[in-house]
Amino acid sequence: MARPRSFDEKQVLTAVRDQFWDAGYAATSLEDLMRVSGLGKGSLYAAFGDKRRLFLRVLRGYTDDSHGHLRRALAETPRALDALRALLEAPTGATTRRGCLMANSTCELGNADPDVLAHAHRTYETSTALIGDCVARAQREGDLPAGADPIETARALLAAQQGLLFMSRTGMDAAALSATARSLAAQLLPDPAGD
Amino acid sequence: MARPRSFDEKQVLTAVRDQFWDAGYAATSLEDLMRVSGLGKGSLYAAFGDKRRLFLRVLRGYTDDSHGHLRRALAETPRALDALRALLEAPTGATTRRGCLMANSTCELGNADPDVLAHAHRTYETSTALIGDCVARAQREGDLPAGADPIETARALLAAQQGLLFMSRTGMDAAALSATARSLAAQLLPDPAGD
DNA sequence: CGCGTAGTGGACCGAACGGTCAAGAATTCG
DNA sequence: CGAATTCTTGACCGTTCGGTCCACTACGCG
Repeated sequence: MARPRSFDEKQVLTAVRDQFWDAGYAATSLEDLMRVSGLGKGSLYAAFGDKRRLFLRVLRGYTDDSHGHLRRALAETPRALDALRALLEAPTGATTRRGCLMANSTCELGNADPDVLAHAHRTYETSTALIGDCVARAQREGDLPAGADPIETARALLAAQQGLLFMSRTGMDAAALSATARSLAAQLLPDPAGD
Repeated sequence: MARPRSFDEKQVLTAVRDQFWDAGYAATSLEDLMRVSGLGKGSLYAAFGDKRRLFLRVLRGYTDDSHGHLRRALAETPRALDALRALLEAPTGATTRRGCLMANSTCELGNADPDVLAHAHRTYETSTALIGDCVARAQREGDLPAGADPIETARALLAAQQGLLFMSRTGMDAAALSATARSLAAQLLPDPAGD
């Protein structure tokens, strides 16, 4: 052993993530990263590699966390239907002003960076699968019509959620956004016929 | 009068727009703009001002064009319902890989540039109004239930469209995307009860 | 045919960029 | 305590950034 690190890796990654989240990849300079992390250039490079590697690491951590939260929310909510409704109402929260780091990154870099695009593809496939499981559970619980394909429903829900997330970024009125979320939930999560 | 311009302004704006569209604002350098426009720095600055002013001009031109196309499509389609369906299927086209310039710009700059955010807000308000008119026409034509608020329906359709647009950027399978678009259309544009 | 004027293109600028590196500091172990 | 080793710091590098400027060019007009 020798001199130990003077920083907490998780704290640094969180600070760096927030910086990328607020400003995007290109608009974040190494100086920004030094400022928010409190580290010098050398330390940053020694610990995480160059800017792009650091960004990809942050992105992977972000999607892992997100899927963890999603998995837990979908599994722990007593009635699956409520979890699906909450999914659509998530973008109406106040936290949404800066959007979702993965969605922002897909928009900014998906065209130019195949790694980011591939990661985005995998991420949303996983989300679809998780939501699909929850749809199937809601069907078993009698809260959704049994006929529909759970994956197809999940895709529609995910698209609607991402659309709401985007609309919230346009500065759309919070009340209107909330109403639209409820309206979409009502139409995409209909009562089963024989209820 | 004196020496006339040696370039066509529209052509230059189109080339510049495509560059911003492909790469985003921050990732487009003045050298890129010179290359795609064929102009020198001096000419570019004399004709359009600095990079940001040029970008804002391109963005305004883009949204004006988009709304022109939208207005025409919504008005000229014989049955309004078909125009609304087409709206949801637009993101399934092959042109969509680079997304929508306005949406990309909102994601990239909405947090940091109040002018871009304000323009985004106005743009999507206008889109909502245009779609709302078309929804009202579809109701008059008996293709949609008369009860629903046209603006609320328009908001749901716009959100769904933007969500599909985003999903297409994640590299989602074209067939799945298309199926999701049809599924969303079926649920958000239901047959009127007494049909 | 020249004079005035607007347009052009590239040399040039300071600043900021991402990235490297060496010297020094802090720790463990012999 | 000293040697070995890792981490930290900031000076430094070449490049590229957005932006300015000016000598030159090409045209309309008298």
